[in-house]
Amino acid sequence: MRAGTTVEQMVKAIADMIVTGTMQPGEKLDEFSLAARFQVSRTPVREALRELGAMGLVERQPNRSAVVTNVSGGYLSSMFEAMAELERVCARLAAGRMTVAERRALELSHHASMRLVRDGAEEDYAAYNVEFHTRLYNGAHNDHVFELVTQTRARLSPFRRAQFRLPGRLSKSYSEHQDIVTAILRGDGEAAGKAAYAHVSIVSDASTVFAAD
Amino acid sequence: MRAGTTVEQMVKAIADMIVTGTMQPGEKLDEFSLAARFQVSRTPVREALRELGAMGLVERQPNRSAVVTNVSGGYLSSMFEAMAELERVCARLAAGRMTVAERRALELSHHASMRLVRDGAEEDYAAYNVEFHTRLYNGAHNDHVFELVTQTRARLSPFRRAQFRLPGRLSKSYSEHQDIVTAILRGDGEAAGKAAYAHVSIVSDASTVFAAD
DNA sequence: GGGAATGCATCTGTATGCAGATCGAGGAAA
DNA sequence: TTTCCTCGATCTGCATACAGATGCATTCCC
Repeated sequence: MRAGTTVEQMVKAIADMIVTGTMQPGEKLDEFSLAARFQVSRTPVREALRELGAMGLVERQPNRSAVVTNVSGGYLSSMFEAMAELERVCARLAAGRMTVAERRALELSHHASMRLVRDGAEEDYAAYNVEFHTRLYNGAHNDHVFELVTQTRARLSPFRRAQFRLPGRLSKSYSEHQDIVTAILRGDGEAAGKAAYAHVSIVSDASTVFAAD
Repeated sequence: MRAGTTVEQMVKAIADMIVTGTMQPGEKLDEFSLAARFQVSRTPVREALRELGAMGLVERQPNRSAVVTNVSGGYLSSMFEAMAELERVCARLAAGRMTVAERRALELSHHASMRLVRDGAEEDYAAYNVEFHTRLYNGAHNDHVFELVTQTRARLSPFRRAQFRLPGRLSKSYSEHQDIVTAILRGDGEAAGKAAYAHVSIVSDASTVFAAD
């Protein structure tokens, strides 16, 4: 077994190219080319493609090349809505379950992000934003919900890259985070859920601009 | 290509054996035996197993046989909780979105199920129950939520087989369905969601009896 | 007798070859 | 010129072959 790359590594690598936009929706994934690129035979490439298909990142049809998933407008909005609902669930659960340490870390990290907003550091804020939401997902203390929300987020990622380029988006996002944090700190699950839902829904509206099918 | 079975057919067949309990959690899935059983070579079997792994129905480790997923007690309860939350979302959305025809069909089919309860027809009621919940999932008119809830349900199915054997479970389930239907018919999303959550949570409690890890 | 080492049977992971399907270019007919 | 057909290049789906990993039972040493 002198494989250049394992199936798991290929899955990661290809998934990464898709979610980072290196590969565009609709792009074909030719088994032979991928095999050459990763220095393996077609067999492991096929297995990787099948797994990516199950993850929803590529679409497969019999005797056709796999293509990077290009979800329809309708399905895309259903994913955004689902994302908002999942965030609501996470925030609500988190408000009742986060440990003292988790709450403190959420608060501190949120406060620190104010500086990024003031400096207009979009890249850094985007990274922080991922961290903020991940804190919520973890704070819910429900592994399966975490899996569902992570999976949905991964599939949405190709469609929300330009999000924070919108004017005023940073400070708006910050104040929405503020609402969520406040509700969580006082243990108000319903309010936290509502704020989280609103936060993600707004992102959704903005994103539809980029989501022409 | 004189394959006896396609990969897709194998995925379905094996998934079916898992969710119907023909294969128990923990059971090994030997590639060679499966290849012999389905009259194909190991290559398509491997692809099927990888897809089942991505679906969460089997677990795979390097150089080990795939085994039917046997989730830990903690993860199992997180799945039941997630299921309840998803049902809540579906019911809430369905209350506001179901078409007139869908509402009528839900009501009629629910009423008809009373007969199954009276006769103690457990098998038939279980089938009806799947139908009832599927109506909710569809009624939410959100394809991605449908996908998430279906996937979670599939992964839970090996752990809820004996559910309706519990004494008095049928009539209790019926009256809980009644609550959901009533709320949906009058368009009360919050009440429908609450009732659906309660319904599934109760199932969860009952099921933990069978879910020793 | 108990525990560690070893060899064999078995299984997984990947490469390669072949059959069938698909797609597109080029030519023939209208 | 347009449309349809054909043929070949290309690609997918699967079978087979082989190398490496694993597990178990036997054996050896203490």
